Amino acid sequence: MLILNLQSRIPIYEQICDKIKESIAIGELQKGQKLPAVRALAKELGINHNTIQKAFSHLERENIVMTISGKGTFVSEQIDLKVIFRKQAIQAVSDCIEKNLIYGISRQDVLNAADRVFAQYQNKEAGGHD
Amino acid sequence: MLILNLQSRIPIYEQICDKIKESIAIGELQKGQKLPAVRALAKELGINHNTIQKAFSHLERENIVMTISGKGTFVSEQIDLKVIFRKQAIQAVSDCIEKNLIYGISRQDVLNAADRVFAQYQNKEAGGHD
Amino acid sequence: MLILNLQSRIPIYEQICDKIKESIAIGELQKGQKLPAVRALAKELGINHNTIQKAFSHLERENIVMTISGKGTFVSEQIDLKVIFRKQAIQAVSDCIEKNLIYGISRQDVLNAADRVFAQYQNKEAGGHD
Amino acid sequence: MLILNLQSRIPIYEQICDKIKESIAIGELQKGQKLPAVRALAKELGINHNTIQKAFSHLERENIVMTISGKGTFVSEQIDLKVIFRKQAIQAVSDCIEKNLIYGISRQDVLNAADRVFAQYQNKEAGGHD
DNA sequence: GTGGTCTAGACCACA
DNA sequence: GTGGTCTAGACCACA
Repeated sequence: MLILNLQSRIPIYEQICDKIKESIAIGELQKGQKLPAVRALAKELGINHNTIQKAFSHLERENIVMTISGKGTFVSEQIDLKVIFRKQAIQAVSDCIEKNLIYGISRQDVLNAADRVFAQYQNKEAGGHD
Repeated sequence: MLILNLQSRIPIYEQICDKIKESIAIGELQKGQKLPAVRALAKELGINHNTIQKAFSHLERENIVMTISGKGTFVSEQIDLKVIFRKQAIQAVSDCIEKNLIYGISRQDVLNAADRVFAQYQNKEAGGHD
Repeated sequence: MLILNLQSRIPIYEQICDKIKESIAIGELQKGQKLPAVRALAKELGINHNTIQKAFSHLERENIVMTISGKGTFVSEQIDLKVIFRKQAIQAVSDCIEKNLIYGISRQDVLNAADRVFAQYQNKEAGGHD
Repeated sequence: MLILNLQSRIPIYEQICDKIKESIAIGELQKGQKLPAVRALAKELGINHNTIQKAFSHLERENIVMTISGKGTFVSEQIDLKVIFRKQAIQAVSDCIEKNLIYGISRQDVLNAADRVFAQYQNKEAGGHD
């Protein structure tokens, strides 16, 4: 379930966008699947429905979901969102490395970081599937 | 010179902090060196001097600069800023990788990204210092 | 066959009205001809029969179709629909030109547009009837 | 001044978008010029500031305006908006003609419509500049 | 039921 | 001052 950080500098509607993208990325939400209704999700998350609406309309602008008025909001059926997400992720990591070059990180620093992160990830994967 | 993005969601004072850190990281600003005067810099950047003031206060709180009343603001002499910056940079890259795991990037993707970025960087270094 | 755009801001019932008018205009539906039954059409289009009902009622109010209880809905026999449609079409084009005057289009722009559209149309007519 | 039709099916925020585009098209609003403040405009129009905000953020998404948080919203400086608007207008007229082909309009009908509209326009131009 | 729009009003960060 | 976000609540059209 969608957990929000109400204290964060990141606006709630943006957190919702991110979480839905994640859900799609990990296959929790499939192509064409119906998202919860705006007001139902709002109630569930204890926030106002306008905030959900804002999140959904941002996702719609990105062609990640599509809305059929009166019926609901659905994960886009179009092209493979997972492929797009992975590309964006790789770009984000590239940008991050590039931005930090100036601070003296080396290729080896990045490799070490990658190894550390992926080692942790393996452990998590191996461990608790509840 | 310091170029700001007024449209960015990142507050201007924070952008200024970042740029000054970069300047220190690349050696453009040395230990103990005097920063531009608040009002002069404000005029140069076409922004309000309170915004510069805010940036400097933040840097001071991080012990990156120190202000001597009536004399000016100076790059801190005491700590090895470059070491700190590099640590922070490595942490940033780690965090970025971790955040993007969910979108399906692999260890190999990160290595490829790193290779690409560092290859470009070498070329730039070797090439045009204007 | 009738293709609907569920994402459009134009209500589905209105899209259905438009499509039926088009069918009459191009002679696909003739004076006095029976329209598909409400429930059959609804099933075919995968939408609720109330939506079809609403479309038909609108067409009836415009005297474009008439419903005979227990028999079905028929294209109106009484008036010359094609003449009406053509008048409405001319009005629509006039309105569109007028609305766009403000954006700097010239009489010549309209003529060029018309020539382009009609040239394409001739080609289509001349070419493939599949 | 911006006159709204509160009864219209077109949402208020969209009417505002349209009016601002028109103002730019006719040169009432110049490149780089500051728009009224969100809350000031809301008060002037007697509507809620959220509605203005929605309009402005739509315009921003279209790169027609740019917002500098804390400073205001400005007509985009970028490429020539008037050229873009004219192109869009020509496209709109083309689409409209094409859509109405089916209803039997002829090339001559379009020319007549154009002549009528532009004749009226000349008269208006010649007449009342208040 | 479902989304879309809108208001009134609040609080916040930034310039 | 200026924009950004959010809530509570209302009304609407459509399916």
